[in-house]
Amino acid sequence: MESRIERLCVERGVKMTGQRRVIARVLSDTEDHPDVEELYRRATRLDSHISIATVYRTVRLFEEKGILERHDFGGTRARYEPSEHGHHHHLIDIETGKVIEFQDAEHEDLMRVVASRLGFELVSLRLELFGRKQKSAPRGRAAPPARKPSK
Amino acid sequence: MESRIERLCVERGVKMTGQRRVIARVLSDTEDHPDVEELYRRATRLDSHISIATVYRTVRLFEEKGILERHDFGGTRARYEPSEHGHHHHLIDIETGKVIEFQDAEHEDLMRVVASRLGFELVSLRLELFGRKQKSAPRGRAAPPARKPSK
DNA sequence: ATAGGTGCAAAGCATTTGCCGCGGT
DNA sequence: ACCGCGGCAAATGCTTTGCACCTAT
Repeated sequence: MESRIERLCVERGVKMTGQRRVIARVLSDTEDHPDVEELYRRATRLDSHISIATVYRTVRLFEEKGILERHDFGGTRARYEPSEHGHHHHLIDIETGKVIEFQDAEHEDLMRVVASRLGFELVSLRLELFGRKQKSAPRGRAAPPARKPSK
Repeated sequence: MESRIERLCVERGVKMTGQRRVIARVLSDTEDHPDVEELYRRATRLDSHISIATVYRTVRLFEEKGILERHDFGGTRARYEPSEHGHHHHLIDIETGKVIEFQDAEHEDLMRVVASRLGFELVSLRLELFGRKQKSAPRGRAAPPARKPSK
C-alpha cells in the first residue's frame, strides 16, 4: 500500500522505484530522528537489496524536495525527520541522545522581530535545548540506555 | 606580550608552547568566527612553523578547557570563537555566510522553563537565525548585494 | 629528567561520486 | 527506447592519530 511519504513524493514529481518506496515506507513509520545508518538498517530489514549509497542519495533528494528535514544534533552524523511533523524545536537529552520535540508558538515571531531589528529578513531558525533529566522524583530506575559519548 | 587568551590558558593550567602562544594570540585578536583552516592561515602568518594538526589539537584542547566555543553554522567545517565574548546567539547571513551576534536576555530563562516543563534541567542551548539582508532599503544608497560566499 | 607537545603522513568517518549495467515510465 | 536509478568501490573533505623527535617545566 502507498505510504504517506510515497504519496508526497508522487505529488512532487519524484520518480518512484522499489528502493525509494521502501525508504518512503520506513520514513512514514518513523517517529524519531534516525541517521542514515539507522535508516539503512530499517530499510534493509524490509528489502535487503538496498545499498547505503542509495539511502544517502534518497535522503538528499527528499530533503531537496522538502519532504525531509536534516538536523545536526551535535553528534557526528546528520539525522532526519519527515517535514510533515509541523514546526517544532528539539530538546536533546545529553545523556541518552534522545530527542524530544516541543513547540513554542510565539518564539518564531519574536525572532522575526529580532532579525528585523538587525536589518535582516528571517528565513529560518534553529533552536535546540540540551539538557538532562531532572532527578527530582526518583522512581523505578529503568536501566539507562548505553550510548557512546558522542566524541 | 602575553595575550588575553594566553593568560586564560595559564590560569587553567595549560602548558604553553610557542605554537600555542601564537594560536592564543590569533584568537585574542579574533573578532569573527573562523574555521580551523582560517586560524591556520592566520597563525602561519605570525609563525610559519605550525602545522594544521597542531591547530586542530589546540583548538580541541582550548574547547575542552572552556576557552573556545565550537559552532557549526550549517557549513561543512566547524567554526570557533573565544568564549569570553559572553552569552549571545548568532544570526547568519545566508547569502554571505557572515555572522552577526545578538543577545536576548530573557530568552534563556524562557527556555529554562520550557525544558523544566518537559522534565529536563537545561544545560545549554543553541539559537541561530538564518536570514538575508532586508532589501526594503529606505532611499538612495542601497547596499549592493555582497557576493563573497564565505566568512 | 620526563611527561607531554609537534610535524608529517597515514588513517578514520561520514558522505559523495564515477562507472556502468539495469529498471521505470 | 530513454533517461534516470542503484550498486559498488573509489574518491572526498574534514578531522584525528601513530610514530619519532623535541621542549617546557
